[in-house]
Amino acid sequence: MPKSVNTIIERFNEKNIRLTPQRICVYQFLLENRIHPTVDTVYTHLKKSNPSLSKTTIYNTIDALSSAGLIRTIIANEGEARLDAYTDFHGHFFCEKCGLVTDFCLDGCSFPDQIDGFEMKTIEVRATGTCPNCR
Amino acid sequence: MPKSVNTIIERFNEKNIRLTPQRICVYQFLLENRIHPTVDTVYTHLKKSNPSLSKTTIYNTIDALSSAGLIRTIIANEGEARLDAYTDFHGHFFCEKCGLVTDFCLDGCSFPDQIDGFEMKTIEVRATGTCPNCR
DNA sequence: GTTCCTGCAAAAGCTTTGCAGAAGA
DNA sequence: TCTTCTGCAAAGCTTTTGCAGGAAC
Repeated sequence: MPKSVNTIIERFNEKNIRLTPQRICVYQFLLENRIHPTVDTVYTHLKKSNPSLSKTTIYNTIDALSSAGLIRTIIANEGEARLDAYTDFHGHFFCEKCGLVTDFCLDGCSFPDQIDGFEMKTIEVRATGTCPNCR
Repeated sequence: MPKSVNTIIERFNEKNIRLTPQRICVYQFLLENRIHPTVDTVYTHLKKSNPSLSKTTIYNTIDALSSAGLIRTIIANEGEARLDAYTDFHGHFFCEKCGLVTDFCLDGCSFPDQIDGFEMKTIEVRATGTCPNCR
């Protein structure tokens, strides 16, 4: 069994998430493909090796994993959800031409860590423009 | 004629946008109600004084005004578009409980103004959490 | 007069819901 | 065994599209 699957099982157990093959596949795909895929991309890829897989299951899995804090969803400008299994602090760059989503580093940047009266949970930095390939 | 409508007419002329009553209403509503309304909110409000108004026209107007740079759309976490007629640099705080969207100041904060290889056009800072009323 | 806009209806696309059978613990 | 998940079909919502009539310029 590949090491990564053991890691996944550990994390699911830590978070008290029920282990199912579908959830493992989805999470593994996100960990190994750091491309901020759409729901449909995940579905299309995993459907190949698991023809009975349903899109509803992808959505259910997203709910479970993001409630547990293992993944997060970012909304692309088209209003379509994109998935990210890396929850460390980084920015997202959206290419307006090809739709590519790329991480970028936010080390050395500063942000308000508090706004008076508000309880801040997450902060996200999004940039749009044109990626190197499209220029 | 109120001063604000003259300002709107000037801006439309500057941007070479055709003047229609519907567009003026939408833009005026956004300037006077800094609440980051959804498309439906704008539609419902303006429909009262203009019963024949269509949602398609709201969408067409959003296209025209945002292409001209007069407004911008921000995607709430639910995937619904919200409108902002203030294009100066500020952050957006989304309350997870009531859905309120509030501006917050980004003075004194620092961001990457360039990412190598990428042509950056816009940058947006989004925070989520709980607003004062919901705490 | 020409161009562009409005508004209706229908379609498209992503996501959610209800539910019966199946699988995890 | 009990709880929870999967997957199908259908519904829900926001947004887009096609088009005829109408308004802006």
